[in-house]
Amino acid sequence: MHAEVLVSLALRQVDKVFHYNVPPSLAGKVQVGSRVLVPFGRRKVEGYVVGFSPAPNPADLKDVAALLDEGPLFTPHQLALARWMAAYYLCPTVKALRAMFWPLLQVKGPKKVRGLWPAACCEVPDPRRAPKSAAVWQVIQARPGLSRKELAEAAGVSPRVVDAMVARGLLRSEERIESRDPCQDLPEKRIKPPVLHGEQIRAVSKIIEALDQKGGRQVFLLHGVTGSGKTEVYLHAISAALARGKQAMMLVPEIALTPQMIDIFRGRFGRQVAVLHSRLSDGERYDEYQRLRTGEAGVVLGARSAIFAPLEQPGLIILDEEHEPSYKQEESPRYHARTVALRLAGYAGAVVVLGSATPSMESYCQAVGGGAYHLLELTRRVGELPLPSVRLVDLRRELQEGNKGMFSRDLREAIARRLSRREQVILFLNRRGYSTLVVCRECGLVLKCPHCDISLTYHVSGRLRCHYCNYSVLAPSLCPGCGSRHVAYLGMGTQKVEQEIRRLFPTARVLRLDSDTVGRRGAHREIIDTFREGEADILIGTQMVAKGLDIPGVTLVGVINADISLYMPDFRASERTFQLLTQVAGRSGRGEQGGEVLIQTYSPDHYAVTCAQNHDYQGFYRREMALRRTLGYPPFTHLARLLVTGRVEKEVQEAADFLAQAVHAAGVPVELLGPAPAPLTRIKDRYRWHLVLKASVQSVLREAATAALDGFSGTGRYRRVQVSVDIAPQSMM
DNA sequence: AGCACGCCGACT
DNA sequence: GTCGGCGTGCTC
Repeated sequence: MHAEVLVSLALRQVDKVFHYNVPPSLAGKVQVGSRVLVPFGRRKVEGYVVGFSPAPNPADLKDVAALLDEGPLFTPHQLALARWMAAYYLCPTVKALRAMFWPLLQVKGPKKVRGLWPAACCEVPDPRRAPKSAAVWQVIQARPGLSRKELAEAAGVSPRVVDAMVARGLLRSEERIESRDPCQDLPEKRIKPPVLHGEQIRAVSKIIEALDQKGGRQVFLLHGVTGSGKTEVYLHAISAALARGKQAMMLVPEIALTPQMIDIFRGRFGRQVAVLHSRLSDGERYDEYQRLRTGEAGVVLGARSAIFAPLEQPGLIILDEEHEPSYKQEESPRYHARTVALRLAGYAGAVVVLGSATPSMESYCQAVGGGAYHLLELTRRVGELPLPSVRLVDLRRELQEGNKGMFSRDLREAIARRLSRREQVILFLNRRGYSTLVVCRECGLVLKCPHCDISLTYHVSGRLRCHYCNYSVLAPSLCPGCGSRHVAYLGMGTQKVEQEIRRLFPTARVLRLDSDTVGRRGAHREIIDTFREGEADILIGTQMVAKGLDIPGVTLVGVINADISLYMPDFRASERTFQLLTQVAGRSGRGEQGGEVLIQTYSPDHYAVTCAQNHDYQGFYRREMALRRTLGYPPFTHLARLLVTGRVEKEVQEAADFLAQAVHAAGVPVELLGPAPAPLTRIKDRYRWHLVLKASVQSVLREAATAALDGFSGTGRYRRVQVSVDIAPQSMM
C-alpha cells in the first residue's frame, strides 16, 4: 500500500496526487486526513493524505518522512467537498482543504489544567486541629476538579496548604481538559418556543416533511417580510432535525451573528450549539470544532466559514439572509457559502433553507416559475403588527428650499417627536468615519492613501484613515499640495451624524454602532444591550444596525442618504440598495406603538427606492429581472473575473493583455470585457487590472479561465504579477 | 514555491 | 575558460 498525498503548496502546477510509500514504522497510523511530511524534490514539505492505492505502482517511491499529528484533520466528506471547490472555483485543492481544517492547526490541542480531587480513602481533616485543611476539604468536596490556585482561593488559604495536602495524600492531582467555551459567561436561560402563526406552521411542516423524506437534497427559499418570524421557523426546523438524529447548520452574516442570536440558540439548544465566528480566540474555535467532531454538539451557528464545520452528517443547512454579499469570500478560495451549502447538501442529502426578506435575484428565480427550489412565504409580521409606513424625503427639494444640512426638516421633526415620546430612533448611514472626502479648496488636491488609490476618510480622532488598508496619518492643517489653509471636509460618515445629532438634540442619549465602535471584544453586545434596555434614545450606525436587531422601542428609522449604495459602479447596486433599505426599514415598528421610516434620497423615483417604500419585493424583482435580462447580467448569464495585480503597473497591464489573448485563443464561446483597470486601480501598493468573462453556461467560463491560466503559468515572463480567478464574483471592484 | 538545468554574454 | 543572468521544467 502507498499513500496518496496532496502537497501543501498552493500552486496549480503541483495540484495533483503524489504517491509515497508508508514505511513500516508508520503503517496503520497514517490514514486519510493525516498531515504528513514528505520529501518533495530536494526538500521536505507538508502534505495531506487523501487516499491509498494498492501497492505495485512505479516501484521507486519515496517514503513518507513523518506523521505530524495523531488524528486526521479532515473527513472524506470534507475532502470531497474540497475537491469539488477546487474544480468549481479553480483554486488549488489544498487551499480549499485548508479552509476546512485550519482551526485545528492554530493551537497545540485542548487546554489542559491540573485539577485536584479528594483522594478516595483517607481521614477527613479535623476542623479543630487543622482548620485550613478542613476548609480546603470542604471546598473540594463541593467542587472537585478545581486547580491548585482556584482551590486555595476558594478556601481562603495559601496554595501551600493545598500542596501539603497533596503531599499527605489527601488530594490527588490529575490532568483534566478544560473547555474554552465562547459562551461561558453567558447565562443560559432556557427559552420556551413561542406559539407559531399559521404561515410559520405551514413553512415548518413543509421543511419537516422534507427532512422525513429519503433521497436527494431539497431546497427551500423562505421569503418572509421583516419581523415575520423567520428565526422561529429555523429553530423549529433545527429541533425537528435533532429529534430525527440529524445535525444542523445555521449560517448568518457575520454582523448578524449578534449576541442576541447566540442567546436565542443557546437558550433553545443549550450546549448542543457550537458557535463559530471570527471573534473567537483560536482556542475557543479549536474546542468548538472538537465538540462538533465528537458529536457533543450537533448544531453549528456561525458565519460564512462555518459551512466547513466538521459535522458527520448534516441533515439541515440554513442560510439566513441568503442575499447577503458577505457570504462570498473575497480572497482565495473565493467561494460563496450558499453555493457550497447547496453542494454539501447534495452530498449529504440534506435539506437546505435559504431565508430572506429580500432574496437575491439568483435564488428567487429558482423558487418561482418552475425552478428547483420550493418557495415558502411569510407575508405577515408576528403578532399581526403592520409593516412600518415609509416616507421618502426628496433631498433635491430640501436643498432648493435652502436646507444644506444632513437632516431634512421632516427627519428632524420626526426625531424630536420620538424623543419627546420617549421612543427610540435608529439612524442609518452606510459609511463610517466623519468626513469621507478631504479636499483643498484652493488647488483641488484630494487627500489619498499613499498605498491605495482611495481617498482618505477623516475620523474624529483627528486622523485620516484609508478604509482599505487601514493606513492612517494625522490630518494636516495645511494642504500638503499648496500650503493653503482652506482644506474642506466633505462627505459625511456616521461620526459626523453623531456629532450633528448631539448638537441638535443635546439631551438625547446617543450611541453609535459601526466597526469603529465595536473594536473591543464584547463592545458590540454592550452597545446593543444598552440600546435595547432603553438606556439610549438614538442609535446611529452602518449596515450593522440593518441586520436582525429586534428592538420593540424603535418607532423611527431614518436613512440619512439612500443614494450611496445606489450609484456604485456595479450591476447589483439597485438590488443592494433595495435590500439595505428594506432591511433597515424592518427595524422599525416591532413593538405595539407601530413604526415609521424616513428615507432621505436624491432619487425618490428610482424603483429600488419606491419598491422599498411600498414593501414591494415582487415589483422590484420584476423590474430588476427585466433589466438584467436586457443587459445580459446574472442570473441570465454567468460571470467570471480575472484580477491581475502587481507592484509594477506596466507588467500588470501586459499580463492582463496576455490573459486576454489566451482567452481568445481558447476558442470557447465567452464574451470578454476588458482588460481594463479595476475600479479600485491600486490597493496596498498593488496595481489592479481585470478581465470579465461572460457566458451563458458556467462551465465554459471555467474552460476559458483554465486555458488562460495554463498559458500564463507556462510563461515565466510575469513572475511578479499575480492572477486570481473569481467565479461568480459578487463585487467587481 | 524552490531548485536544478541549460544556454548565452562578459569578466578575472 | 568560468561566473552568473533568468527562461524552462520538475517535484511521487
